[in-house]
Amino acid sequence: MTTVTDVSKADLVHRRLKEEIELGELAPGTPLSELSLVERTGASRTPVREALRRLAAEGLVDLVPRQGARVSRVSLQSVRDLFDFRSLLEPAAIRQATEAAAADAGLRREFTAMRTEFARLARRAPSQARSRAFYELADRFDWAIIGATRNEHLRRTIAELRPHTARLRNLSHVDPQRIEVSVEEHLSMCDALLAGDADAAAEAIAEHLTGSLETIFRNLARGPGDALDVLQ
Amino acid sequence: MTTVTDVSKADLVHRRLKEEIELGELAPGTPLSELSLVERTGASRTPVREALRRLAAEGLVDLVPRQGARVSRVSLQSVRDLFDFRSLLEPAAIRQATEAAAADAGLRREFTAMRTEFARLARRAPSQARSRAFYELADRFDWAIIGATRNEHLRRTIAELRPHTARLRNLSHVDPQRIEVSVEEHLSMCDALLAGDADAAAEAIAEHLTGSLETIFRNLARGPGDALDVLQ
DNA sequence: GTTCGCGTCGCTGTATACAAGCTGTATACA
DNA sequence: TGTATACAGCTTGTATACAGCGACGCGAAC
Repeated sequence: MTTVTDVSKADLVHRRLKEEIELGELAPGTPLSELSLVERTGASRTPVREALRRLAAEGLVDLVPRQGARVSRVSLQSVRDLFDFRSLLEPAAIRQATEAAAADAGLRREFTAMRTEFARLARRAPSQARSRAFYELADRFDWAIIGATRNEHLRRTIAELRPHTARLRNLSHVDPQRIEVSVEEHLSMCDALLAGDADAAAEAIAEHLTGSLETIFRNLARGPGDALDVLQ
Repeated sequence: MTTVTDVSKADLVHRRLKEEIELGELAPGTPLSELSLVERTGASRTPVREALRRLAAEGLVDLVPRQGARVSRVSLQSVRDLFDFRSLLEPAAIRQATEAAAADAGLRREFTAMRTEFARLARRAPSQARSRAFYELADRFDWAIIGATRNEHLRRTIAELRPHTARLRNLSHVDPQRIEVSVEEHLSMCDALLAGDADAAAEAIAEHLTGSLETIFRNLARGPGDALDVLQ
């Protein structure tokens, strides 16, 4: 979605707010008045306004006419909806990526390299640094899938869902155990994709999504007064 | 998507342009400079700008930074992408609608009424008026499905695709023969949905989409210099 | 005749002033 | 004490002025 040609102030403000929401620095429900953002960003109201409208279109901000904007809230239902929807889209996307890889040696090399990194990660001892490395790698994997998705609509829609997923990860504390499993799941995805087996790849990503959702739900249920007490 | 509470000028301009693009009154590629729209709509640049940005987010307008906006072009690939994507989403949506109808007598009544109208339509002789009546009814059917779709993301995404589909219909002249088949397909969808058979409903809508795509492609290939000579 | 450079014009990007609506509080009255 | 109403302060919605980039055309040089 966000191309490299971000230059206008509206783009800058948009990107900055998107990042802050994604990282959980701006908690769900935080009011975002245009004037306060003018102060914080140094831009004038026009680009701030445009950035807010864009975020609203992406579902990261709730906009109430003549009343103001707030960082969008996260409900159990919204989490379920998000993962159900991803479970519909992402198997189709990885299918397309599998076919694309079968016909493109460069793409195969890219996925092979990532597979190697996942395997190396699997052998490292759990640590903060390793977790961060995993997330960074998993992100690159996701973007590679998105990039290899032929269908324009599918590609854009999945890309638009990513900030929501990332936010959930940053709002809920993912337990280290889940990472072990997730690494394995990514290895399965790589293997299936590189083997040209679209069905297996789709199956693997579906499992991965199911597992992720379960973990998130477990962690939401846990910690009372945690980051996600903002649930409705 | 477009709620009834459209009141701001930005909403008005947005809705008006969306309609004109949908109806094909604004042909693909038509330049839309902000100033010309200020003249045409009577609003000032700010709401016009906002409307253009929204249309760009919906894919109805192509926006080139520091250069201007044009009504988005339609390519064979974009048509294929649109229908492939719909074929992924809409079977899932009608599945949800089928389940919703099974649990909601009011919804069942609504679909039963539409089924009756489709059946009546099937018995009428072909005419312009009948075609218009069919499209109007098919639209209502689509919206009923969208309304009965539980998943928020799925619902919004499908709704956002509708203007694209409608535009295709209005840019290419659909032959009357296709309508005969399409009425039957809608009857199948109604039947499956009312019978609570989600698989059959999904199958029926998939067939409907395949048939629609084929017709559009046939008609695009035909008429040289027709509405869709704007293809890239 | 062709190509390169420069200037003008029009457009978008931005800032800001003004208008209008909503919320919440304080006060007056029953 | 409870309720209703008016007002104050904030918010967003809109208009418009200004700045700066880009496209296009004209002219000059090769």
